[in-house]
Amino acid sequence: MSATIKDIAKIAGVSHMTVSRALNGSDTVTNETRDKVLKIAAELNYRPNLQARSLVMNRKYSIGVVFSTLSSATAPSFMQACLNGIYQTLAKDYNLVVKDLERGLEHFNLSRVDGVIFVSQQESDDSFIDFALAQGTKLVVINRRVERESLINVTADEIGGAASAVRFLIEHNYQRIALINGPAKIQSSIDRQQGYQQALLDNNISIVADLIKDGKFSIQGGYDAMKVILHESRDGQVPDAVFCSNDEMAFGALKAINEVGLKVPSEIAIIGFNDSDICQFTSPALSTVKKPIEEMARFGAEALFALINQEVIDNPVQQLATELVIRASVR
Amino acid sequence: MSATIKDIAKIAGVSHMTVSRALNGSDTVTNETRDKVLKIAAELNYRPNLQARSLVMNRKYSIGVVFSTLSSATAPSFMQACLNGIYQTLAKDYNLVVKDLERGLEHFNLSRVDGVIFVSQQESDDSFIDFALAQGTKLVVINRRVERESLINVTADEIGGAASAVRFLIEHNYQRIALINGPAKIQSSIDRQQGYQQALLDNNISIVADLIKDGKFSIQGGYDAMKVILHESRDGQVPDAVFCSNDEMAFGALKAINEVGLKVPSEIAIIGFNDSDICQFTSPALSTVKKPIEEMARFGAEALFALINQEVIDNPVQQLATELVIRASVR
DNA sequence: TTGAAAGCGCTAACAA
DNA sequence: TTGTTAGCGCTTTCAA
Repeated sequence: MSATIKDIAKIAGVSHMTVSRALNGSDTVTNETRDKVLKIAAELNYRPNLQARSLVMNRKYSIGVVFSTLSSATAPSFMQACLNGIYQTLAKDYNLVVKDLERGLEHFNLSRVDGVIFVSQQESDDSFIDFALAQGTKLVVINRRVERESLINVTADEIGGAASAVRFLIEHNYQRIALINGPAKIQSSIDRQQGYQQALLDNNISIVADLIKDGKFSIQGGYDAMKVILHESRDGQVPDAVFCSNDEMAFGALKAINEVGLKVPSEIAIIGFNDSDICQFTSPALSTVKKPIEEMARFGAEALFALINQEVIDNPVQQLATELVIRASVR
Repeated sequence: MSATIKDIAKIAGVSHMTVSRALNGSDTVTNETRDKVLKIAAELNYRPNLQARSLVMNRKYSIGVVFSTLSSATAPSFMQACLNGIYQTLAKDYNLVVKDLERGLEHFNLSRVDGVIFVSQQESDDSFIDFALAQGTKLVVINRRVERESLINVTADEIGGAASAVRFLIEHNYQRIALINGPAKIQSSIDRQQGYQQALLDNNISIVADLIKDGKFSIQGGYDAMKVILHESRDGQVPDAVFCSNDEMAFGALKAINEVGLKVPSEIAIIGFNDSDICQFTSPALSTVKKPIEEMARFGAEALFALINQEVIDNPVQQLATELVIRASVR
């Protein structure tokens, strides 16, 4: 067993309360006493028992980091960027407890954490949000736009980003623009499709249902979807551009395009979303919409910290800008 | 504040001990009492205060999941596979607390967890391992071979995997085989280089230092390293094959090869390591050594569970097999 | 400036 | 079968 304040007290010849005060930097302790206590604490390698403190203070020194799913449906690069952003901000003060919503929440005891940062990806997450809010959980939702009374919500401009990509294609004389989208239930899919459609409609281009496919947010899914698009349009017109709802799908689509011998970008252009590491290294390099994932996570974590510490939150609802990055995959 | 056993006791008209017993399934409680208690507990949405229980039982209901680094030096797909494998096994019983070693350990209070599963990547991790072991922490180390008295250690056969890849190249008449390796401090780099050298020596092929470059385990690094190799060997002989210590670097190297107009696999072959998602979708598809990352994590998590629960560990030291996967990037 | 007492929510040990 | 008491390690409150 590790040392307790009583052990220190015994050695120092003071009461355990004096030790507690010295350790917590109270100014009602003489310097002499404090020094003695701190020295003994260091010698014994004293570590406070946070569960005990927790019981008295009703603080948990942990925060929950909740994902819609931890499995492959969440892109690894996205997950890492989120975790990393949160870790940088909060790891000094809190244990970060990672959870997913997929395997039920019976085992997620919200009372074990001081707050939750929720990386939300789909509308069905709402039930968890409402549940957590009803319990009075300090909650910050990032990634997905959620409207609740005074809920802190940090997102990126998905609609605007998608629209800017498609608008760029239109302005560069691409006419027949396909969309390979993520799963319909994911909010990012919905938003990016909305941006896509808006850009088309703004330019009086009609929306063709056959040019919109589900690529499951995965490389394989993007590949499969592109295959279908190319196959279906064999006797009709092949699209001259594809906007993909993430970079992974764009990468898969690129493979499918290669396989049928079409040239990128001269015969078909392609744009992805997120600006993940692979973009600069596909052949040709992949144009994309840059999404500030790590920054989003960091802002969310900072807001949660402020919320827990009863500070004023300047911008409870933030939407970070996305940015079109043009590379060789469009002409 | 949420309900406590005393609240339930008051309503049920019994002592808080009876409530505790009923809730914990003791058989010294009449069915009638138990039912009454459980019903009230459900009505009050009772959740046990685990910090309080923790104080008495000296259990933490949390385990630490420690990475050498959470930042980009750890491949996202690797990190996700590890987390996911551990989560599947342990999330029902424990909160998973994610940590990295990079930003120091002052804030990692080992007494807050019942055990640690350490995804170790480099030799400098040893100091943490020894520190944790000295504290009596229940510890399982995965990914990197570590020899300590009765330490549980789950790894993959990195050396054998690398050797099998290089041996395959030699058997298929590749003569001049380069190595793009990860950072020198990472154990996987050391192991894979050892496998590479062993295969060469076994076949009486001398090791050429100029053909071994550091690709930093990243796409960019692999690209840069390949550039250097191709540039340096302009007037000499260009290698006819490259073995890369992970798939990301192989992906970057592929780009560099493309840029100088060399054909894969007719002019130069390439093999990666891990079998991550991208391999099937590069052009040409990337041969690789498959490493069972998620399985490794799961086995480690199971062993930690057994260790915490004082069960017998069948195989404290496991080395999982790796497997050569040949695709179009070699002829 | 320091100490004694009480209690956070829970379980172990013993008594009834 | 149930209840009483004590105590896990800490902080708050009040007294000295």
